Amino acid sequence: MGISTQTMNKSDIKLIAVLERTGGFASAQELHQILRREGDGIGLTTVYRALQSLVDDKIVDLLRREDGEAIYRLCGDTHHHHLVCKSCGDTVEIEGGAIEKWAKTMAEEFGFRDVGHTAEIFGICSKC
Amino acid sequence: MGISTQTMNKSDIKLIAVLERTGGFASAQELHQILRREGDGIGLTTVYRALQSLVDDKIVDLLRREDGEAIYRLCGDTHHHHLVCKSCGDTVEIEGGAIEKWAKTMAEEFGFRDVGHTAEIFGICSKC
DNA sequence: TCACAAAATGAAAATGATTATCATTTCCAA
DNA sequence: TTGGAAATGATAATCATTTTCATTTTGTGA
Ligand SMILES: [Zn+2]
Ligand SMILES: [Zn+2]
Ligand SMILES: [Zn+2]
Ligand SMILES: [Zn+2]
Repeated sequence: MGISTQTMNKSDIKLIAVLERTGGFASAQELHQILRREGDGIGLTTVYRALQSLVDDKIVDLLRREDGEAIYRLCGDTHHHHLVCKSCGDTVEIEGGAIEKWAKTMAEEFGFRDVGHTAEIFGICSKC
Repeated sequence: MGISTQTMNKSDIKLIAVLERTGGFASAQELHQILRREGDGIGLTTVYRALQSLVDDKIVDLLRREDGEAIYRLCGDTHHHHLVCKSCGDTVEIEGGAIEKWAKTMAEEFGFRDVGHTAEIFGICSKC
């Protein structure tokens, strides 16, 4: 099913589980703390390794906090963007139809090829 | 003229000058090396301080390399986005009319307030 | 010009995330 | 069962960035 269920090991699955439970974005350090708190003795190194492999397999999203720290989130397999609450971290996956068109148009206009893009919206959610 | 020409000191001006000369994005470490190579004995701490104040004053843009390292670029004072060449680093500032609208629409739809956004396009430029 | 406080500077140490090492343990197929 | 490959995690190493703090520069009023 998954892109590489073959290469998925116990740690990968643990990380997927904790990401499912927590929902939003979390850093490697935070995920490690959560697992530790729950009694899992997993090492920080392994957390980093698992996250890296999940990112490689496109099973989790990696983006950056404002201070540059990497944060991870389980994500669907279709291309999408995020609406993130700056206060509580709640995240909504949204479509970016307008963005896709914009990126393509701009790339063409300036003669760029092989283009990708990033687009995130952040603000304060209704609960906060 | 500028937002805070009053608070602009010698180091700020040096950094602006080197950013003008180099054109694209560069990290604090790179800018420091360039200045050193040119015979300027400026300290790394001062480079960081100057960049920080220039970012605060909206005189330079701060964004992140894929590995999270902060990179800086002199920029106009109007809100804009970037089209960056993954190969040579060349950057074009572009308007994001479509993005602005998209961000606003999505934020409203999900009840977010006080929203901002980021959007970058990256690819290979025509020269590369 | 002189004195002196505020601002600027930079060397060195501290911090904090991420990565590299490497010895040990767990898996698994032959 | 067994030998080697994969996985694990403690520890050390990296590396960008921030803090500290002592020194230097700058500006201003006497
Ligand atoms: Zn919220
Ligand atoms: Zn998109
Ligand atoms: Zn290029
Ligand atoms: Zn915009």
